[in-house]
Amino acid sequence: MFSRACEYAIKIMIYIAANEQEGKRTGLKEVTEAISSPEAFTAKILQQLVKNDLLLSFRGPSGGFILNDKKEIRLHDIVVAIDGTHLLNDCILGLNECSSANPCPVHDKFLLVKNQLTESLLSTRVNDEALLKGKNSLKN
Amino acid sequence: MFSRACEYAIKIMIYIAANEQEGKRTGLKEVTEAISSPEAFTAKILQQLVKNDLLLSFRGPSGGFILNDKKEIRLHDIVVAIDGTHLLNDCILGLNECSSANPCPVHDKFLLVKNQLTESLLSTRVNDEALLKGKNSLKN
DNA sequence: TTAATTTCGGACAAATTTATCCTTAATTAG
DNA sequence: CTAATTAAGGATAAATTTGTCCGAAATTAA
Ligand code: SF4
Ligand code: SF4
Repeated sequence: MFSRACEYAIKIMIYIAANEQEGKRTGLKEVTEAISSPEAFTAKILQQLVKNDLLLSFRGPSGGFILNDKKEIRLHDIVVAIDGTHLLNDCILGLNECSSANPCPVHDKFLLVKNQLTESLLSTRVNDEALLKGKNSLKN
Repeated sequence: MFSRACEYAIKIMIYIAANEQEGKRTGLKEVTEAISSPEAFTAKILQQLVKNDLLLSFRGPSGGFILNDKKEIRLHDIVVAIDGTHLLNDCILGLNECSSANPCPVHDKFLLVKNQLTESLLSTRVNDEALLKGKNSLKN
């Protein structure tokens, strides 16, 4: 469904959000440990999240990452930042044009799925209580 | 969502099913033309569909492919044949364990999406009237 | 029987994604 | 100021997916 990078990104953001709830800034090594991800690859993803204004970064000792909480960050923001809008906007069959007027064979069924997915991603924020609770089940 | 190979596979199956409705057997070149896919790659996918008992193949002049209609083929069968069960069974976040007892952060929201996707794939058959109608919108 | 057609299947190549390595830049603490 | 720490970022490598090439095997038609 999502790229592996995006899976990591979601875990990263949930972990950092939970940490922040306790007033803690989160470093690369800590989050890598917490979600069991390859360190250097995780660093790249963190950079992308910073570039997309979802995180703020600080260098040096006691540096790390915090949420850019000007916005209440939704899972949707994370997925779009890492995987782009293809999953959510493009045709499930990879067709170029999609008109509800002249729908392709599987139009109706998949519109439902896609709408529900989009709605789920839009309505879930990384600082939702349910997500923060699960901070410790992000390994494996 | 699906791999490109799987997108092709779905188009292939819809096209062959529609052709069969008119009593026609379908060849590699014809289906490649009909869905605008790379020929050699399409051949591989056709082989996989044969191996998975979704298609029957015939060599030689006037050869080609027809549905193995011992079963009424569902989109679910195609997706599983090409992409496996990962999309439908595995954790959306890539976690190893998934227990509803001790659910991960995003359990509830995504269970809905996954169930609806699975249900859509299970309930749609390639010989559904709606799909056959769209035979000509598979290009692009 | 011969030639043409069509699928089969292995090897290979290109493109993309995932992951690693290493140097530089910024920041902090002593 | 110096040394330690941490993120930034470029180059590269490994793995996977996508796509190509070509000869072999089967079948049909003449
Ligand atoms: S309506 Fe058809 S063409 Fe459009 S996104 Fe859905 S499956 Fe694709
Ligand atoms: S409940 Fe959590 S662990 Fe299980 S599939 Fe859903 S997101 Fe993944």
